[in-house]
Amino acid sequence: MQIATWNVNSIRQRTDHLLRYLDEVAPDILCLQELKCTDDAFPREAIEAKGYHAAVHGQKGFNGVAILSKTPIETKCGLPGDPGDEHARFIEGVMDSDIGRLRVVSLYLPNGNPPDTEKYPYKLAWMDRLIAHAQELLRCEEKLVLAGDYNVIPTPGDCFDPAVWAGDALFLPQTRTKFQTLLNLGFTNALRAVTDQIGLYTFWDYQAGAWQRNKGICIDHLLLSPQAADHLQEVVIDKERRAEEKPSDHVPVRIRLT
DNA sequence: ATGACTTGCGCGGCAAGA
Repeated sequence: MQIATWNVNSIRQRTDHLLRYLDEVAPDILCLQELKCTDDAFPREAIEAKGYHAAVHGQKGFNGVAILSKTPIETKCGLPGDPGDEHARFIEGVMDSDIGRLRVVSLYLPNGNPPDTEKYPYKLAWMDRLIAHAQELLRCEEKLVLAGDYNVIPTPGDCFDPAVWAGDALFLPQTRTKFQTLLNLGFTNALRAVTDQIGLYTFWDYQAGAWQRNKGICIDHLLLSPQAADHLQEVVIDKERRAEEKPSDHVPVRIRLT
């Protein structure tokens, strides 16, 4: 079975892209980020017509995450740890699959730029909450997948030029250390379990011909609990989606579990 | 080069993204 994650940068602008992807790749589960719409405006009918259930945590204008699944989803919205946080950046679902019951999270970690504003402490605090919640989830010893746009460049090999990103919230030492702390709880970064190749990217900026020059970064990740990692067969970055008309600036990342 | 796009909001240019 396949699980994919995709920051679509507005679900309403990308509905046709999404439906093509469901037709052509047909992942069993698809985690979406940056819906940029309320639950009411989510294109639920078109997605259900393709044979998917949809769990949606939307927000007007910004953020917004969802989980699509061929099997029914039991859903919880929101990352624990701060009742005052109203950003729609986290949704957690449980569903059946051909390898058994799964718990899947679709997350959109805060960008954090510029780092000298309140945005960066918010990012770090969000990461602390994610670490705390992930630690709780690991105790269940389930097949668990934390998928999404982490807004973290884990290593220098995950961007085209580390010097360009040196002072950026996506690459600052504190950011990378917290991401490593999350991994150290016992997660497997799916991509890094199958390859040590550098220069594999999931995002290319719209500006300055970043796609044409292959000036990308790898910030969309799937983290697997030990029970899920035992089933990992393959990781694919669906890079060709970046060459479509009016694409998202992110491409899907997809794992196969057998 | 304080740039370059794209989107939402809402109808005038910002804010946000990464």
